[in-house]
Amino acid sequence: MNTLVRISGASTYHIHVQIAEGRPEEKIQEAVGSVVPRQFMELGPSATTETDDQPSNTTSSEERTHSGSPHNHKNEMVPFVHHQDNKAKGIGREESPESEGWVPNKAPKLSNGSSKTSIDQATTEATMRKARVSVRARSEAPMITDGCQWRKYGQKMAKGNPCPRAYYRCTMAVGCPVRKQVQRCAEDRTILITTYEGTHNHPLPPAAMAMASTTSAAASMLLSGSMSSADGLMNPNFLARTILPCSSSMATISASAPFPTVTLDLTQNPNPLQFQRSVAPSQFQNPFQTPPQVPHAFAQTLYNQSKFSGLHVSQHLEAHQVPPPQLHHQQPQPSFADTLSAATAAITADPSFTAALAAAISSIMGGNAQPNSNNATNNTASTTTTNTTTSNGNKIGGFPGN
DNA sequence: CGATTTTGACCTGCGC
DNA sequence: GCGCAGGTCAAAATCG
Repeated sequence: MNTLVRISGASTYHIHVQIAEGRPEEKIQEAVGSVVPRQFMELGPSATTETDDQPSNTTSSEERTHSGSPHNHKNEMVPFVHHQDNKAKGIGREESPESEGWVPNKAPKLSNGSSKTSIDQATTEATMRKARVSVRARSEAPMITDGCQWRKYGQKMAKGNPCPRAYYRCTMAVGCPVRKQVQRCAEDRTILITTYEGTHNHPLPPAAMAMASTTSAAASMLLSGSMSSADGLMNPNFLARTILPCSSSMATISASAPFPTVTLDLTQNPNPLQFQRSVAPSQFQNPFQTPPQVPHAFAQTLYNQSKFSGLHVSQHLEAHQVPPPQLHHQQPQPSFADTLSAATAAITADPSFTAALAAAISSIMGGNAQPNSNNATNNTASTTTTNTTTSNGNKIGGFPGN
């Protein structure tokens, strides 16, 4: 039973969000970012803080992966996720077990022997434990540029899919727990599915922040929703709509259980009209004033990415390109960079979006959302904060990338 | 020389 | 209990 919510697309693209329970892979194609209860690393904060902390591009090779802010040529997407559990394997690699260290994610059994208390927590966490955010986009490039640096640590053939699945770890920071899986859709190999898991424990470049914000918001939403759904308290569709009134097909939330997943499907053609229609609902007005922007921004970002990555976005994104949100001041000339920034800014800066999301969910759920909220909220909050900063600043422009 | 990618093996979780 | 599949590790190879 996965509940699916679909939000349709706004102007440019459609997002598919789905939450699934159980193994993500099977049910979902890929989920992406997960949000964890814990609060620690929200990407937001970190990201926010500094604007740029870009990684020093140190990595050379990763460039490819690294969407690098500076260049933004590629696609940018940044997810964030909290990771949580650690697998057992003994990996203790790097550092501190707890914090940031990258942790393996398989959700092991929660209880590994922990105390009862922990169990309790575990339970809670477990629930949300593996929220993931997946982004589906058409791209010929092997990977979407999301503003972060990634290191490939494995590749495996997934069952049912002739295309191998690649596993990447964020290398922008030593202990960053964020991981992502990249795989092409078996049905349509032009579609690249990127699943993010975990939350960055370090500042992110604007470009990355955008993605992170988006994903985190989605994840937050997802988690909240998923729990509710699980409880039967809420209707996923409702949630989806609420969240992204404008898009009916853009986002799919599947809350199945252990690993709720939010899938942003950018592979579909944007439908402005639809968007317009959807947008409006007065009910959602407040919170979602921005949604439209978000989608747009996102779409653009992807679009850009596509261009750079060689992916062909569905058609007319360009045509639709909408000016960046008001939040973001754009420069007179919408260059790619600008566009990108705008997109980034829009997303990132859209506190309203995330906040709205959170608020909406909360209200909808009647507070149920709260539970996770810590995480979610935090994330959201963080995001928001970040966004705020960013957005206000509109400074995103300052972002080197431009 | 250092960092990253590749690839096979290993471990864990889940279903039968 | 067994087998399957997913995910991760780590050694070797490759690249800048």
